[in-house]
Amino acid sequence: MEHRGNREQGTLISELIQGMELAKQLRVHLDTASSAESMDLLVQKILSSYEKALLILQFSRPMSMGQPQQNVGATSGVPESPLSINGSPRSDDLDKDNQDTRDVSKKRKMLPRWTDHVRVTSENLLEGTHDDGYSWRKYGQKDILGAKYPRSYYRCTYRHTQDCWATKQVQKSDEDPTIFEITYRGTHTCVHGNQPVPPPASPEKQEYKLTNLNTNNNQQLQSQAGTLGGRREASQR
DNA sequence: GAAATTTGACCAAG
DNA sequence: CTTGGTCAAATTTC
Repeated sequence: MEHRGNREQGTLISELIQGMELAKQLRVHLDTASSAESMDLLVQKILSSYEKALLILQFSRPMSMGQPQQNVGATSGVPESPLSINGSPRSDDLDKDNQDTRDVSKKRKMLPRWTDHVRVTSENLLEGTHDDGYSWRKYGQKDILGAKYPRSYYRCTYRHTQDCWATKQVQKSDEDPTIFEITYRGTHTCVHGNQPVPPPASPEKQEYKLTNLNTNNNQQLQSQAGTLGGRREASQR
């Protein structure tokens, strides 16, 4: 019964250790006079690690949970961050060399690392609060055991074009169809002038975005009513 | 006609 | 053997 608990525990420990290491690095950065950007990035990674750890704790709960998202561990008020992804969802690999080098022997591979995990409510989707700034192409959908709704798999549209191997998974929450769980995997490398830096962006982009969102809303609603809430993006023709 | 989604099948890891 | 992830062909939409 606790088989899977073992494995998840390993992952959990790894995540916690990683968080600690990152925190150490951050301290060094604090001592030194580093740029605020790198420190911010570190903070983001740390938060991501702990968030994931908490999620694992939540998930590996036997069946005594009446409500997810309740008081998980005895941790202090760790921001579970129900929604809203302040900051940038983008997580570039640090200067550290990533040992993510996958082999080229087997056909299929990997069980890589998760880059980020966020929850998005339908409100966010409708509002357009959630926007990676990237274009995703759906390449699969699978029913997950224990989950009521299937999980959708997306990959960057520019995988072949710009070698962007970033992928993301979107799944509807079991009991809360209004919440979408989005898991990012891999690293973004696309550069087609659509970087996640909207604030002081040119007015052109804003206009484009608004129009796109409007069109998207309609289609998204249709998609949701039809089958699962899929995502539709990209508009290049 | 091109690009993206859909759906089923295949493959790998636990 | 089961579950999860990706590919590939068919289909759809603009």
